[in-house]
Amino acid sequence: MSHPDTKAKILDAAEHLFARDGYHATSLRGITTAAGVNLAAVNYHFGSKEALLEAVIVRRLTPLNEVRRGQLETLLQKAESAGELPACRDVLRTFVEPTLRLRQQGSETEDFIALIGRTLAEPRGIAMTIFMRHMSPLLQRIFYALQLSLPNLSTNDLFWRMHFAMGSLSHVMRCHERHAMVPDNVTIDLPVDELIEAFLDFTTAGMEVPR
Amino acid sequence: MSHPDTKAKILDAAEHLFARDGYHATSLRGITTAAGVNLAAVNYHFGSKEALLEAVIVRRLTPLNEVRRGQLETLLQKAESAGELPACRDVLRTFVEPTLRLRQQGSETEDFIALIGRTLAEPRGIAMTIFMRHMSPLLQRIFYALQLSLPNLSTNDLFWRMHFAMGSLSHVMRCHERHAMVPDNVTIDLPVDELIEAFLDFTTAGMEVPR
DNA sequence: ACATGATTTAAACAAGTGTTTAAATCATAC
DNA sequence: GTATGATTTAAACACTTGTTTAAATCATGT
Repeated sequence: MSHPDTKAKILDAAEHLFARDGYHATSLRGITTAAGVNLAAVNYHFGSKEALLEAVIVRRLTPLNEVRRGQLETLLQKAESAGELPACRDVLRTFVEPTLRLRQQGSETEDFIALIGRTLAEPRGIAMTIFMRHMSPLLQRIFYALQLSLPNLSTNDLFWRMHFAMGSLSHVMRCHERHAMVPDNVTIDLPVDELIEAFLDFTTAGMEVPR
Repeated sequence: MSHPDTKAKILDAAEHLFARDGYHATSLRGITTAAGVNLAAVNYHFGSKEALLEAVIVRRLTPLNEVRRGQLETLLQKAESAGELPACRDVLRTFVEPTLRLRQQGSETEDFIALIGRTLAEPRGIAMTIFMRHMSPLLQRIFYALQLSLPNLSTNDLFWRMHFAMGSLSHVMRCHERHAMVPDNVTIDLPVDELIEAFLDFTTAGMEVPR
């Protein structure tokens, strides 16, 4: 190949622009210009703009989900062999920690988590369809694990609380910048470890509260 | 006026389509066709597509914020004259209850809360700028009230927990439909009153948990 | 050195975008 | 009834969109 990384350059540029401006507000010309490649390269290598979006998502979502799945299954096995129920906080951690830790791996993956946060925010969008195709199995497994850890909660209540928690997470993934509301004396750039624990404090309490 | 409600028809159609498809994926031709008016009517009555978006948001956000503000100030006055601190749950309620109750007032306002949910999900979007211009004062007041109700929480922690709660709320506002994850036996159409209490259960517990 | 297939390139495509214009139509006050 | 200003209309504007095409260029194996 003359330019061995044309596909990668397109993926990087697309990831950045989709995350920053959204799918519809991003043009292929904007992407190819930022990537320094020819306009037609997108359709040649990916087939269409929509297929490019899917490629952008899949590139990072697949390995991320494998990590999350691995940690979850390990936790479930440990709990079972110990004859105990998994702790709600630990179950949530298997999902949240690998996600938010992407921030540590540099700004490339920061774009990705912003993109996912955006995707979760467009219920009927193209991105949501793509996203759910790759998330459903894991989400169902997490739901099962949470049911184990919260045996006194009805299916309905658990669903809604998981819904609330997902909302919190997607919001945190999107908004890593100061916006109008933030008072000056607030440390918006919380270290990742502290952010994870603060998030788990909040959501675990919300999941476990009696009703 | 020959068609006394051209502006209203445009606002309704725009609200619906902006909420369903997002700002960029919605065209003026789509809006004017749905409204049954001429294409040029938008620029005549509102000036531009962006100004139309602002008009759509302001129409419902202004009265909503007046209600929220009124309930909050009432609560703060009561607490002060009783010599007590306001309860966190009550503070949250002044913000959440008027919001989610919009669902009861018919499908018009349902479009609006979906639109607001979407807006909160696009940190750098045009809608966010418009939205924040009209929300900042109230948000700062709510932040102050929450500080009163949680005197042991640091400003940092309070900010992040409020952030998490806002994320949950915006997610609930957006997603009032079944999506892939939902098991068949879950009642997704929870009555508004129960949804409000379930939401307050979750977020109050998250706000109040010691750290 | 040459042939082959993969890749890149510039150009064009048809369709859709928000906005503007000038004429037509309307409602209302005199 | 007619003049006046507000509103509606159809048409065109200049521009951007995603996609396709056919020729040019590249890398690679023989």
